[in-house]
Amino acid sequence: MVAAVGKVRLRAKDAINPKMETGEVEIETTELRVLNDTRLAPFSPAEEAIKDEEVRLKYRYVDLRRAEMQRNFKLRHEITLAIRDNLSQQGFLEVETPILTKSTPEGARDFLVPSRVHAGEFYALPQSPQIFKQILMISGFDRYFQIARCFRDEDLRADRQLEFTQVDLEMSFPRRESVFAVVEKFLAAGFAAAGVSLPRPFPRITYDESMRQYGTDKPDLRLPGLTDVRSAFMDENLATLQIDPALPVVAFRIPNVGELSRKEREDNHPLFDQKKGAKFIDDFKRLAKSFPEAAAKVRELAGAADADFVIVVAGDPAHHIKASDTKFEGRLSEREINVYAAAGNFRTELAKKYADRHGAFKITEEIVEAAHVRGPADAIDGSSAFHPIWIVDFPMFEYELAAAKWVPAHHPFTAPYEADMANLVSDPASVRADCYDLAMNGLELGSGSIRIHRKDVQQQIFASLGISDEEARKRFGFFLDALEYGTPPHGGIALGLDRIIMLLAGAANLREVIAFPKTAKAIDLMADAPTTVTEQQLRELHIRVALKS
RNA sequence: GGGGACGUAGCUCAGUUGGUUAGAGCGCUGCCCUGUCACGGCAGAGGUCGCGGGUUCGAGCCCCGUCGUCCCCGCCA
Repeated sequence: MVAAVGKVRLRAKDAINPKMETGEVEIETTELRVLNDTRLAPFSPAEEAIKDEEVRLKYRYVDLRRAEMQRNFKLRHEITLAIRDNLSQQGFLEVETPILTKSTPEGARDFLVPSRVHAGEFYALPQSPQIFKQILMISGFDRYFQIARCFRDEDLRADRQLEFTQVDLEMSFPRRESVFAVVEKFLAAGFAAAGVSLPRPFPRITYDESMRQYGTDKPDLRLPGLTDVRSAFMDENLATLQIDPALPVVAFRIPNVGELSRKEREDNHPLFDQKKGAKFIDDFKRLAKSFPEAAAKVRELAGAADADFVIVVAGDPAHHIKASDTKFEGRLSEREINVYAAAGNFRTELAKKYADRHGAFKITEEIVEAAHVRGPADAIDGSSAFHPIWIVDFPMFEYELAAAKWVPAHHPFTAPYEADMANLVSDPASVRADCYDLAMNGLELGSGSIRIHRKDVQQQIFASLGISDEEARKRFGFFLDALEYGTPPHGGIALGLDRIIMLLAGAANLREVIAFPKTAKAIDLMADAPTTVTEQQLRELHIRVALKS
């Protein structure tokens, strides 16, 4: 690393380089100073794509110098700034909540921190600031938000890290609509900062519809969804094909894939989740040979063009699964959901694999590319590239067959629909939760709800979830107490900030927008964490390690 | 816990049905050139083909195991 000391001057006309930002000037150097020695990096920061994730993460300080990473973090900064500013303008106050706290019931595993002062006791890192933000409502901060770090000790994915950042907010006296309006505004502001305009209002879909149409509660609307093709088959057809006639029969198509060879199709088979009790037909030629009418009808119902790859997914009667067979009036059974989910998952996996052929994702890439030189003033229309959608009307409970009991589908502070309250005990299956998810392009961007604000209701929910008074007292006593001191109706939401950035950076992985991320095995390759600690440290913390042999 | 993909030079990759001394581009080192700026020219170094075992006359290639990275299911909103 050297410093050049001298006079900056214009270059000679024939020496001007229009390709360089500084191509018109040069330094007439009188002195060169060596500021620091440097080793040769394992790869050049000028490299466009380094595929070896191991080497990238180990030498993250070099990786972050790459133009793409510099761009991603500048983008992250701009978006975060815009969101913060927008929420502030909407009357929200940013309040920090503790990192060392008590376990909050988001359903994930907690990261625990041993207390030195209190032997045998632990703090938990927040999975979300859930209880604290609800208490802030009780404290009269009508509109709270926080760019909050959250921690969940679960296995990682492309869109999941152990620690991540949420745009967390809560408001008093809201209706679902007012939460939606707030979110749509700040999200649009964030997108605008990235040079993309987001059309509002966002469309909505019920949970059931989302499962039926996409086989997931985070649908990617850039590709055609699932089509119910049960009517294409006669009962005898299904019997021959060994398909469960009582379960959904759906088809989906991946546009423009063309005909696949037997080998190509077989290579796709591991992408299908066998364990869900569903099966698929991907050999359409063979289907058409045996059941020409049904096959034609399937393609017609699915709206398939000749070059579209069509796959039928249906229930497998022979497959022994643990799912509940119980069908509750008016809602999808677990087995039905499993068939939809198997289809939905296959759909997204194949969509990823054949992205080059259907081209539906390319539109997003192109908009992202075009947008990153723009700003709020000249934002590019993002309506063809980004598809936000609200998912509403989730069931309040799910039936757990093994334990033969109803378990919450969400955290236990989610309010049931006012109209369904009466059925809490008598008919749990029918109770809908007043909660909502926001999905975009196959990613869950966030999740929120109108909360329970009355102590008696909260206790009733705990009771219906099988949480004893004693346990509720121990875990949430302070919160139950707080509820008694004039709690306004309140509700809110939290959106994954990293995921928003990831979408706008055109990245396929959260690691591209988090400076120092962990690997899929939860390791920090640069810092080499986690590691063992000294005996002395353990002793102070009253901890003894007992490894399984 | 399960399924799948990948692992060849510092980086990106090629390597045929198993067959001499494992290649390319970029990078690196030395020299030359000095209005070059993704310079150019000449010469050169650099590989336990992730690791261990097996099959074979012979393994980068086949088989088994193992480690690592990535993607997915489970788990997690």
